[in-house]
Amino acid sequence: MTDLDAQAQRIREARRERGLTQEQLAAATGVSRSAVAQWETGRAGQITGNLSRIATVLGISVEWLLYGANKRAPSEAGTGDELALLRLYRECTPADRNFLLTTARRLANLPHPVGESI
Amino acid sequence: MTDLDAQAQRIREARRERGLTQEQLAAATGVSRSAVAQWETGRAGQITGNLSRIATVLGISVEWLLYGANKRAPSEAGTGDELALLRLYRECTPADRNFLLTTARRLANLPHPVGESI
DNA sequence: TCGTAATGTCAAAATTTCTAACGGAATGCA
DNA sequence: TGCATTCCGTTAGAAATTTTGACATTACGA
Repeated sequence: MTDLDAQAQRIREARRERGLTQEQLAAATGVSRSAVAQWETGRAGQITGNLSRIATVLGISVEWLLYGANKRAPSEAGTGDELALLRLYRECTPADRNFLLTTARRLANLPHPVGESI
Repeated sequence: MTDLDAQAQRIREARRERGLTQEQLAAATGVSRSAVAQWETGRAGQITGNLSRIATVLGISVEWLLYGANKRAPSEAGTGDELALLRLYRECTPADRNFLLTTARRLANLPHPVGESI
């Protein structure tokens, strides 16, 4: 609820910072002005299909558009599998983390990971 | 067009990397399995309203979900040990990477990692 | 007061996604 | 071989969301 309002606020602020009117933003994103008005008043749920265009036109990231400063989503490193690894790592206990690091170290240093015999 | 396919691919890959079935991902995001199937076959335009949930459940950023590696910006992982893990991971062979991910997945999913007797 | 610009709001229309059901392919087992 | 199970792709219709277009409001300068 308040989340939507916050999202709406970010759109409005970004637009104003660029000195655009709702009409201009609407033209730039290819929708009607009233659509923009509803984005900014939180009446349009997720603004769905326009997220990308809005972010591009306003020069902000989709991430910021959605979440603002409180990074709810862990946007960190490169590829999807790396994110997955990090995420899993964080879910582990300290002991398990050490185990993972040790394992990674061993694998990275052994060009021929024969055994894998866990 | 190809963009949608790529997006669909990223969802599918992220799901598989986590060892989830379409059914499980569907349950986690609160939609039907066929909805997930359509996401992964590019039949559902922008997946709009679920972007956030999908990204959260899969542990990837919305940015990555939308654009993939192309428009990647920052790449800093939080703590030092996380960076270390990432660096080591990148040095590993694909096979060893899978092994690490699998291990991490197993550890993260075990509430009581007693033995470590692996 | 008038005219204009910018914006909020609403019902209906348009678009998109979701669900449910069906079918196919692969696997395991008796 | 036959049967059950799991996983996944596809489709039509239902459901949900957004967009449009029209109208109302506020602020401001001539």
